[in-house]
This record gives sequence, C-alpha cells and structure tokens, in this order.
Amino acid sequence: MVRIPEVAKRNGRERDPAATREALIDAATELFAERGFDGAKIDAIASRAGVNRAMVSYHFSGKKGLYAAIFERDIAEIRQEFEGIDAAVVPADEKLRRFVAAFGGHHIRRPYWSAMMLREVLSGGRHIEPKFLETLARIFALVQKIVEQGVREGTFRPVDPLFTHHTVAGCIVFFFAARPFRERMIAEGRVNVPTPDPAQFIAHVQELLTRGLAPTKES
Amino acid sequence: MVRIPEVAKRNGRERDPAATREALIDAATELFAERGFDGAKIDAIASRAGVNRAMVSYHFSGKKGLYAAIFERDIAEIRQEFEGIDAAVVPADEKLRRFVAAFGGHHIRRPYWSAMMLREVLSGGRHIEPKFLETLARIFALVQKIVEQGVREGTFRPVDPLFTHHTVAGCIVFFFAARPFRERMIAEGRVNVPTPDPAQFIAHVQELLTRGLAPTKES
DNA sequence: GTCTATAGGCTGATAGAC
DNA sequence: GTCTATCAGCCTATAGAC
Repeated sequence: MVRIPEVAKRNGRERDPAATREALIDAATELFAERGFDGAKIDAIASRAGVNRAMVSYHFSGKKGLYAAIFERDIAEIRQEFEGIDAAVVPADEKLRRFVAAFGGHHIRRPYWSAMMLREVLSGGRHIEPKFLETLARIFALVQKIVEQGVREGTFRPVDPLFTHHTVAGCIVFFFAARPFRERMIAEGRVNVPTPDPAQFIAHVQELLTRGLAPTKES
Repeated sequence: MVRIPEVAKRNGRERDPAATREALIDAATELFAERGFDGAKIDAIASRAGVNRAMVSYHFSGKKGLYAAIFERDIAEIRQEFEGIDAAVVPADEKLRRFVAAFGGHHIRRPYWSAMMLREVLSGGRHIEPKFLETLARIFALVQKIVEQGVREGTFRPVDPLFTHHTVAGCIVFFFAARPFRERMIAEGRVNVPTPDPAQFIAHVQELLTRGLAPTKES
C-alpha cells in the first residue's frame, strides 16, 4: 500500500522531497487509522514509509502536522466529490442515491479514511482543526436539504433529516471502518462468509434507503 | 457520570474495595471511549475515579486488565440481552425489530460501549481477548439467521445477511458513538438541530429496516 | 487496601554534521 | 533534504510504608 520513495533511499544527495512527503502521508494514514493518534508512533510511521524519523518534523513540523496534512488532502477531495449533487434538478431519492455513491466512492478510493474520520468523531474532533468541522457540517447540511426536498415533494415519507444522515453515514462509514475486524473474523473462521464487495454494499445501501424512505402507498 | 467512592477517600483504613473497582471501571470506560487505549492515561483515569493510581495495578493488574474488565462486564450483559430473540416463534421482521431494540437498549444503558466497541473494530480487535470475539461472532450469527428466515418465509426480499448486519450494527453504533462530536457541533452552532432522542432513533431504524427489507409488492 | 516514591522504558522533538 | 545522536518529558508499573 505504501510506496517507499526509491529516490530517497541511501544517505547523501539527490532525493525527491515530494516522494518523501507522500510516503509519510500514506504510511501515517494506515497507522493512524489502525491505531489512533496516540497509538501510531512516529518511529513506526517513518519505518513503514521507508524514510528517516526526523523527516516528520522537517516536512510536517511534528506528528500533529502530519495528521493534519492527511485531513487536508481528504477534505479537499470530498468537497470536490460532492459538488453538483445539490444543484441537480432531480427527485430527492435520486439525489440521495448520488450522495451515497459519492460518499461510498470516496471510501473505496481512500480505504483508511473511514477509520480516521470515525476516530475523530469518537473523540469529539479532538485532533482536527476547527476549519475542518465546517466541511463536515456541510455534508450534513447537504443530506438535510435532500431529505427536506424529498419530504416536501413526496418522494420520502416524513423522516427526520438528522436521523437519516446518521443512518446513511453510519452504515457506510462502519462498513469500511470494520474491514480490519471483518477480515480477521473471516480469516479465523469465526464468520463463514466470503469477503464482501464494497461496490455491492453501496448498492445495497442505496436500495435500502430508497425503499425504506419511500412514502406509504395509499392504494 | 463517575461516582467517586466516598468510603475510600482519605488514606487509612475502612474502604470499600468494590466501590474502588467500580469507580475505576466507570472512569476508564469514559476515557477509553473518548481517547482510545493509548490516549487514556492511568493518571487521568485514577484521577477521574477519585482513587490512587496504584489501585489500577492492585485491582486489575495493570491498564490492560482494567480494559479487559470493561469488556467482561458489557459482553456478559449483551449475551443476556439477546437471549430469547432467536428462540421466539415470530416472523423475521418482528425478530429484527426485537434485535434492534435489544442492541439499541444496551447502547442507551451503556453510553460509552459503542465507542469502546468501535475502536476495537477499527483496530481489528488488537486489545481484546480472543474469547470475546466469539460473542461478537454470535451477534452476527443471530442477524444472519434472522435474515435467512425472513428471506425463506418471504418477510424480507432476498438480501445479503452480512450487508444487512453491517447496516443494522453500523447505523446504531455510529449514532451512539458520534454523540461527543454531534453535541460539539450543536453546541458550536455548526449544526442547527435539537439534541436527538436515542429511543426515537432506535424506532427510526426499526421502521427503516422493516420497510427497506420488505419484499416488493406484486400487486 | 491504600498511598508515596521511584525506577525504567518509551516517545517526540531537535541540534548539528553531511 | 537527509541522517545520527541525544535530551527532556511522560507514562506504566511496583516496592515498600502504613
């Protein structure tokens, strides 16, 4: 998963600083996701990235900076991925399907994001900068708007936007975040199922929501 | 939340060891939930419990033992709460409603359990003893059985048991685990909604699943 | 059972050589 | 930019007094 920067190996000159940065971000994402901010040690991160531990301070001015850099990258991507969903002139159930697809898509492309995000949620956002909270508030606002539209136009039965947001975000984030645990349970034979396909799960959530939020037929 | 054992205050004789143990478990649950295993420091736990830090080693032989004691208690409760659901002779959708009620009920009674559990799931169960994994496997087995029954008898459309389990567990666990974050977002005015009622959320999930899993009407 | 004092290991950060 | 060496602080665990 982590690409070790081949240019930046043996000591001396001629490295690629960008490769060092990226290798550190990739390695750190894995370890922060698996072990949390305090559980991921700088030594382990640098070692997995194949770079010297002093590089963390040099490139990110410390562990916190490295952590923040990960959020910086993912948050920027997310903002972009959600663009256009709100503006589209389609029924709310279709908008919600698109939202689920975009949200799930990000988790497929960034497998460790769910765990990073979830740990922050668990700790009340202790390690993230307040500016990121705004983006997260916008994600809720988007779902809220979709649900309200659906209830208004009759595509959805009268459901609470906050509850809906928690069910949508909850099951998707959980599915991806649970991967380490799920794979262990499968590997140890405690759970006898094949490894699930993320894309199929996203489709399952879309279907569940479309049906579960649909208004009661009055026939 | 944490009751400080009044008997065991000033140094000297006459304490209640059980009160010390409980105070430590309560305080530790909060801190482990909020900060994770590595983030929760023994000093902070003992301090919040109002007891001396050496008591952790004395009563639980170390931090790991204290952590394990929390799981011991909750896992035992959960096994009890799920008893009878499987044996009942009712349609699958009713069984699933009962499962959601029992699962949600535990989270309402033990507000910090979701975060503890979730952190373990995120890290692949790194800090829990293997014997606990069996109980967790049983929870999935229970849902699996309910879903299979529902598909067989026609109460559910043909859905995947693993996917269903992830949606059920995911949205409930997430709702409770997100409380610190949610309350912060509300307190800071970033999200303009009233604090949600857990029991209502459970009902929301029951309804969503009943409707979302129902077979397509062939009228 | 509880408390104090302390040992010993680990961790994050950085000064300075290259 | 990268690496080595090192330091100061923190954290867990425990010996021994009460």
